[in-house]
Amino acid sequence: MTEKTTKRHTDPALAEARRNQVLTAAADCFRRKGYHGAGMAEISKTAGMSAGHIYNYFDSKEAIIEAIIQRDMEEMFSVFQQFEDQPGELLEIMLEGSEQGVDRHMDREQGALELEMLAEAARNQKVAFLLQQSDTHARARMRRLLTGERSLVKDTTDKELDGRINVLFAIFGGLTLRRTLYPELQKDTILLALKPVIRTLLLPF
Amino acid sequence: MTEKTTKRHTDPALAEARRNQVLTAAADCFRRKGYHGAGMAEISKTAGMSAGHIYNYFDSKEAIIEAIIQRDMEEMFSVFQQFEDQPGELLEIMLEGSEQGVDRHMDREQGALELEMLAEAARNQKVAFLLQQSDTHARARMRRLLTGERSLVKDTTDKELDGRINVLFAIFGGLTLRRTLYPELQKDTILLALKPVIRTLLLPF
Amino acid sequence: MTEKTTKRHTDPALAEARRNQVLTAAADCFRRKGYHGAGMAEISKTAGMSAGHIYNYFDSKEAIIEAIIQRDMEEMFSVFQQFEDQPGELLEIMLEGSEQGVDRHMDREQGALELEMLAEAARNQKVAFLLQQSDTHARARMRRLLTGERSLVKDTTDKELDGRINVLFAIFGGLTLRRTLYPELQKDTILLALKPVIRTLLLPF
Amino acid sequence: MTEKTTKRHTDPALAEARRNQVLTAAADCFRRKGYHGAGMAEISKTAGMSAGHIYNYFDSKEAIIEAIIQRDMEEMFSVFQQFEDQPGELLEIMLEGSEQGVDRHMDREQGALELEMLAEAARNQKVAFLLQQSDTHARARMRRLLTGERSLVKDTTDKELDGRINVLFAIFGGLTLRRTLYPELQKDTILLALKPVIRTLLLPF
DNA sequence: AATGAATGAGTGTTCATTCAT
DNA sequence: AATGAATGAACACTCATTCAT
Repeated sequence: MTEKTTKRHTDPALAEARRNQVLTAAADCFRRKGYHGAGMAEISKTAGMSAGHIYNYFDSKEAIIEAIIQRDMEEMFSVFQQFEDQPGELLEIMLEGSEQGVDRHMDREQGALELEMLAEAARNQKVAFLLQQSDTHARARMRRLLTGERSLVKDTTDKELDGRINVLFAIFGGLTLRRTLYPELQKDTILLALKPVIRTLLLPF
Repeated sequence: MTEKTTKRHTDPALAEARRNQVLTAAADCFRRKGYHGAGMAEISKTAGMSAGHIYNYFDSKEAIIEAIIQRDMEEMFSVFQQFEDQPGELLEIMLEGSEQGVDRHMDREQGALELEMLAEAARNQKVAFLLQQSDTHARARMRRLLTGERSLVKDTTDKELDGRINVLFAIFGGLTLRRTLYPELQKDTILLALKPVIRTLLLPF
Repeated sequence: MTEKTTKRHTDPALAEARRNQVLTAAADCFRRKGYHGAGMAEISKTAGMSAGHIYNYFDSKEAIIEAIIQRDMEEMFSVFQQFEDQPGELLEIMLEGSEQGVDRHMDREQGALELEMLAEAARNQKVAFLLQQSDTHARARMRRLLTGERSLVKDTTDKELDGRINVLFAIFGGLTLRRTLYPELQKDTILLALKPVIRTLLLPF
Repeated sequence: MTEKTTKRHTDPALAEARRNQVLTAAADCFRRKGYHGAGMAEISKTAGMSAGHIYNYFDSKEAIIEAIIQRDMEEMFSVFQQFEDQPGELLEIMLEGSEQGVDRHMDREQGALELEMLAEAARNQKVAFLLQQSDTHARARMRRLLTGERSLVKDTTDKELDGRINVLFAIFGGLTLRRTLYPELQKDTILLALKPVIRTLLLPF
């Protein structure tokens, strides 16, 4: 107990810190260069450790992107938690929340990484599975919101509900693409048309 | 039968045919393996010509994907042309057309290629520029439709119009992602919620 | 038909020549540095071609050593053929042949390579299988010689025959090791004791 | 006798125990995976100590195999001692001892390690020297047996004696190879032909 | 026009070894 | 004495690209 932490042999907190160090660095590199474009050399330099050492924390480059996905998944859950914790009518909450939703999906950096992962999913089964799993969770959470007390569409059929959720998700996912295809696009421009659409999706047709 | 040899010196029609042969083969390979996953060897085999020979038509692998984008751009224009050529109220036409729009964007194969190109745009300036150019054209065409005689929203502000167009484009782009994230999703499920949304976007708020 | 050979596209003779070029170079490197000690870089430099190009002829480094084994196997057969083609009593022929047999097995270079392959067999199933296959062939040929007309032990039991063959093979194999363990050992010193032993093995006990 | 500097606290008995711990573990790993195939990580795990700590006892991986050889050398001497201690005619003793000799040399595990060391000798001077030293000792011991009172060939020339010894050693060394090349080979099959050969080698020609 | 032999820079990964603790 | 975090040079292998024919 030299310092505040007992540094005696094999500190799991250090290991976790190093893992995150790698994940953050890798995410950064993947954003900039793409999964295939970013080499372990660059990742290791960004992470501030040798390439070889990374393999003490991850079995392969593939394992790194998989860990990134899982980390992102957990972040996503906290967003849903916000909606669930907030009181009031769901439509109002989501209209207000749409602003930060647009923010998040139009962030170039974040979007680039998500695109990379989606593209990788097309040729990497494990990545595809993880992303789908994440999406399934997200849809389940959203469904819970839409069938809850505070929802105005809680009585629609399952199928219609699924349609509403998927169109909603498509929009936000699609915003990620808009940023790439139309970088000058402003957030408030989107919101002008997005809010009426959200209203449509959260009210009976 | 002359067969393969009209041998003597450059036939520009043949050259164009060969170029297309390569583009079709490459698009196919990119779809299946991704831009980085597909090698020139595989592309050349699919195209039925030697790898070396491809370099007589394209300067690099990069030039191939650029050419694919340009070719796709032209295809896209024909879709808009359909809407312009069809008589009647725009809202009705687009509601009817939404079905094939969903079809097109939920086609896995086509989607995979588009994703590849978008991901590549994040790290390849030229690709980004071409895709943006293509998108700019598409938005211009759409704007023409929405400000035309037959439109019900022809009097909205430019900014609101831009919002409407971009949300609409975001949805269709987003459908491509849905297919990857939720492969079981059915077209009619989407249409259930998509049509009301399109109505919202094509009518005054 | 510009020269003596039609050099038009894809000459299988050239390919075969290149393959042998690689095999010879690799055998040389393996001898000097061992299978694991010799890198593809060194092999390629020895073979006079780029490392990458070697992979047009062999799937892997492992495939190279496998091909070397098979090539050696064929050489071995020709040795047996000599004995079969030669007229006279087998005992006399083999006593005379023992000299070149000692030569071959006491050649340091050749021995080093064989040792490498045997050591590799301990950890590489495929290599082990090929060597065993080769040995099985060799024993079969030897058995044919020993049960032939010209043999003086053609009436012994199968088991005893197997014993004789294996002790004989053990001796020659063992000579390879002697060279490593006792480099000053002279061929004629060995022959002094080897000939009586061969006589023992080729005559009824 | 400690080559390393006796540092603070050093218990030389413990150090020796640790050294042997490493040697036993390493020998085991080399047998199973080969010298190059066995990593320091695996050896350290088998030895029950950290990889880094091994370097307190051995300068390098190479030093480990060298120490193994020296340890084996000492074991070998005890075998010769058995022959020397046993009363009776040498021929009879060795015929009887041949059985356990075959046993020892046809033991796969032991053989694999010996092969590893021999193969390593081809590229590692120090290993070669140690093995040759060991072999020289062994030949000297054997020579003493063969020129002793109880021998039936005590009057042959030095050269012939050398030939007899080397052929004998070649056979037993060669048996190690037989096991790799012909795993189904049985001990008694070998003995059928081996005993007459030994008789030949221990009697005047 | 067309080939495919040939290149070489680059890849992810491994592993003996060092060193702060 | 003992650890294991950390390194860095090496490895087998891939692939877009060039070029003699």
